[in-house]
Amino acid sequence: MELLDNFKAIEVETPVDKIIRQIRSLIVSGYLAPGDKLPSERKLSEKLGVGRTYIRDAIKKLEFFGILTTHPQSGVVVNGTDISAMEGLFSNVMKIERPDFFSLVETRVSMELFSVQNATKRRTDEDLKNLEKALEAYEAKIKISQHAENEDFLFHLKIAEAGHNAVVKTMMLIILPDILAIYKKENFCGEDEKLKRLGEHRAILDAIKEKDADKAVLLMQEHLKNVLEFSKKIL
Amino acid sequence: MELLDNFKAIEVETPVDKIIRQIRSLIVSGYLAPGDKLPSERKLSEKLGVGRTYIRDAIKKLEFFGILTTHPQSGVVVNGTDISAMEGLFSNVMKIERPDFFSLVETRVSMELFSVQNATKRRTDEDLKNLEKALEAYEAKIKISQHAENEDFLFHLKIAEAGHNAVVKTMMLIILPDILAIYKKENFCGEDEKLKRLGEHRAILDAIKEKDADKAVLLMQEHLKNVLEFSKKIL
DNA sequence: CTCCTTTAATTGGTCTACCACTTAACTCAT
DNA sequence: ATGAGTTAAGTGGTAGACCAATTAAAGGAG
Repeated sequence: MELLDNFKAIEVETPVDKIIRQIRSLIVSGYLAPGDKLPSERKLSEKLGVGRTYIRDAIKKLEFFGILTTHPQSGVVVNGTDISAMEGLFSNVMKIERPDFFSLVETRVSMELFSVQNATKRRTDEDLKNLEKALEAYEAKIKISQHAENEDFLFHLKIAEAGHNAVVKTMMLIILPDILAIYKKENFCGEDEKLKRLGEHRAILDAIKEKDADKAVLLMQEHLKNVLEFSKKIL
Repeated sequence: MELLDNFKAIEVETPVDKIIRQIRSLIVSGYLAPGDKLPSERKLSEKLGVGRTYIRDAIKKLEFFGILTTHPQSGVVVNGTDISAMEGLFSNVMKIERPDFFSLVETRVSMELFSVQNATKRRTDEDLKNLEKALEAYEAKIKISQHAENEDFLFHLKIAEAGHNAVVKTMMLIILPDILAIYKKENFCGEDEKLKRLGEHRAILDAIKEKDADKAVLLMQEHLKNVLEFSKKIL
């Protein structure tokens, strides 16, 4: 028995894999571009001569990787192929692991420091413009509203983009919403601290502009200090 | 609008996610040990009050992560968790879009430095035992085989575990197999460098044991230097 | 002719019945 | 009492029917 086990991993191609291969070829051949809708499950099922269950499984698998997105009662569309594949993976794994808040924040801090350091070295002029715009949006939101968490986080996301590391940016995209949710629930962002935060953002942006890595990292570290302390308390 | 889109993936917990959480809790609570059979799909469907389709979807997803394995017409069993479970997870997707290797490696280095630093502060005695075991497994594999990449990476994964940050560990779990695949394809690991690597692993473990953070980080940095250079060349 | 309302067709989501295979219990000849 | 042969219950696999939401087409009022 055990000896024969070695030969067992041959695996015939399952119907699902066949379907995946077909859909994949439709995409790589350019017949299906990002944004296009897939033929309906019934049509595919009939065309490929298999049950709809198989089609659904195949779609689900591709959706799992972030290649497709199903819109209920509407259709299945093809996603962009830049980093979306990883994005789907991350969020799926995250659901299974159920991380604690402290780990999330600690990881965020680590990545932010890494990102801001990269940003000082790699930022383009366009990055600077985006950062400036994000900062202004934050400032504007503060003046008219109580809740500016979204704009706050968006600025940090732009820093990650300016760091020009797709993987890190994707990770930030996955982690930040989770942290944001807890922020809102615990009402972490005090009213009086917003102006202080705005100033810190400004200082960080300046450091990025001046390409002063050490200064940027230091400022970011100070900026995120409170959050880290806060997450320790919750723990 | 476009800015807020990034955070828009709010996600309400689907039935499938609920089931996954329940099955997971059965496993982590020890009620289901590796090798055990899951209750049948019908039983679960009745017990949890949902259709069998949902149960099947949940099982399929967990199977995808290597946590479960279904034996047709027989049952579903719980696997041990290992890096090999995730191996090849990306391989399906890679055919469509090859992720930026340099970003992957750069991110890995950043996280490894972060992890090893945490490990020096938080490692338990059990962590040390696991690291020791992983190191021995690596050494043993080197002596009998040419390919010890799995064991190499497993050691690094154990360091991430010793760092006691669930998020970072999860990210490593996702990134490492992908890097591993490229390693194998490009045949990066030279025969002569294996003993050198083993020694470096040993030194890192010692630094963790002695709780010398600075030394551990420095050693890790040196250890990963080649990989980073290599990824730059490929780029 | 235009715009709003209504209606019919189509979509993905869900459930249930049936299938082939496995497994364990049972029967019966030895 | 034992063993092989048989049978029945249980398993995951598959397909099709039905559901609610969406969407596009048809109809009618202005």
